Amino acid sequence: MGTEERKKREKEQRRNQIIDAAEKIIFSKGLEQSTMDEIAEEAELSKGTLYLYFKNKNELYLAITKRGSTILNNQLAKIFATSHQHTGIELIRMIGQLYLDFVREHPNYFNAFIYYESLNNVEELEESEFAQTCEKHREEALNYMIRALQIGMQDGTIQDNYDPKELALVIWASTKGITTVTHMRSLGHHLEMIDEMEISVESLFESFLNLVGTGVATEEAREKGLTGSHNIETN
Amino acid sequence: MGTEERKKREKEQRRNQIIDAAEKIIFSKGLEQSTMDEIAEEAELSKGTLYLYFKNKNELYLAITKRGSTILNNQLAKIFATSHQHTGIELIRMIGQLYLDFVREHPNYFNAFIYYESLNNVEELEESEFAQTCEKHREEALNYMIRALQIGMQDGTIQDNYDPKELALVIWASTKGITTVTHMRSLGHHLEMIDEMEISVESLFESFLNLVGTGVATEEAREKGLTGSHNIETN
DNA sequence: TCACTTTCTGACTGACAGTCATTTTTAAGT
DNA sequence: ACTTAAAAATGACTGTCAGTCAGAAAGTGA
Repeated sequence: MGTEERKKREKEQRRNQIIDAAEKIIFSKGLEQSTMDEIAEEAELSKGTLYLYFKNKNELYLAITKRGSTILNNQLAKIFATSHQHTGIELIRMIGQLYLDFVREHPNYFNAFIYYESLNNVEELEESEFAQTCEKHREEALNYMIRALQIGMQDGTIQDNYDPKELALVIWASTKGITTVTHMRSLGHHLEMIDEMEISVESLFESFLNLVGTGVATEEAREKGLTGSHNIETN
Repeated sequence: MGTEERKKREKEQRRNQIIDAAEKIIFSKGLEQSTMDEIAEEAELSKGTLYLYFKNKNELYLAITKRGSTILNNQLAKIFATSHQHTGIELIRMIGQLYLDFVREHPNYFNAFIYYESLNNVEELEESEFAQTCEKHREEALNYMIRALQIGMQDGTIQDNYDPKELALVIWASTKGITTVTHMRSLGHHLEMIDEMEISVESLFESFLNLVGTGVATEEAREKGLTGSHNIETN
């Protein structure tokens, strides 16, 4: 009989029901301000039950983080499903744009990412299946970046005198830096100086893509204007 | 009589004594694992006294963060004290190198920076004099970056078709992204995949500087090899 | 209906951030 | 030296909350 299977499915549903509740509470008032009692109430369960499904509060938040990273990676996969239609340098641009769109559409998940990265209790992370998945996704994302660069080196839109792995890491890290600034800004979080500068996120990111574009693009790709819509004239 | 002044000085000393103790405890076991009682004991004071000098635990950690950001900005200032000896593109490189050196020498302060950026309780931050100073330092750092770019646009080593403010923000954010990855890696924190790639921090950062260098440098500066020691040959 | 397992409950515990009435120390006047 | 008022420091106490666990409830299968 399929009882076993049904039970597994139900267990998974409960888990999701708890994560749903946790998101509602934590996204509205922040991790520190949210109590397990509140989350339990929102989930229409008792606090004890939460601990049957998640080892502790951090683990529950990691489950949320995993959700976010799954969304992001699915979108990355979509880009690469049509990778044959694009040049390498275009793919790099598209990945960058994806991160920007993600931080705008899912600021709360992005917050979770930042929190995740601030954790430095390595053992705890290694024990968590959610953290493991997040890590796997990160690796995957980096691999997509590497592939885009390799494609670009093949099609001649990206200089081939870089080590693609190394360059991927550099671009990925820079993209995250830019995305983080964008995010912090949208939070109203400090950095009001940026507002005073009257720089829009769009043009900021455009500059970044151009910078990366001209930095890695071949002369040829640069001349053809493939590196960005606001292409830089090489003098 | 100078009693007033002496008292002020003593008060400042107490404050520093507490921050010293807090650093010892928090740097060794992390913010969450550290209790105010422990810190009080280390400082040879009672817990209550800690609260006479710092509103709460977060505020105390912000004081530590401020220390770190002061160190960083002093070093930035040093670079600019001799700015007339360097071209704009060189200054950009030096700033990047400074961040890398900082994260290596002061990983604990850098941790504090990451934590600081993960806070999203804006009101609390605005009330804290320490957070205010950190914010001021950030603005200063960005201004140094802008100046470096302006110098480079003057001396012809940096393309002048970018908005220096915007570009500064982009490079600054990217630098922080790279630095953060470097830091996380040195923590043993996830990202073991980087180890597997056998990419050294040096070459990683070198790539970044080259990327930024070639992205913003003028053709002329690129040819003269001013953008980096491992200069990229333009085909 | 019974016996057994799985799931759930919520009162309880321990830990810790933050408070405050009280004590101790310091500074200045007489 | 004595008094007094202000400033600094104390640590026992409180409230909150993460996490536990003995027992209740629900589900399963014979």
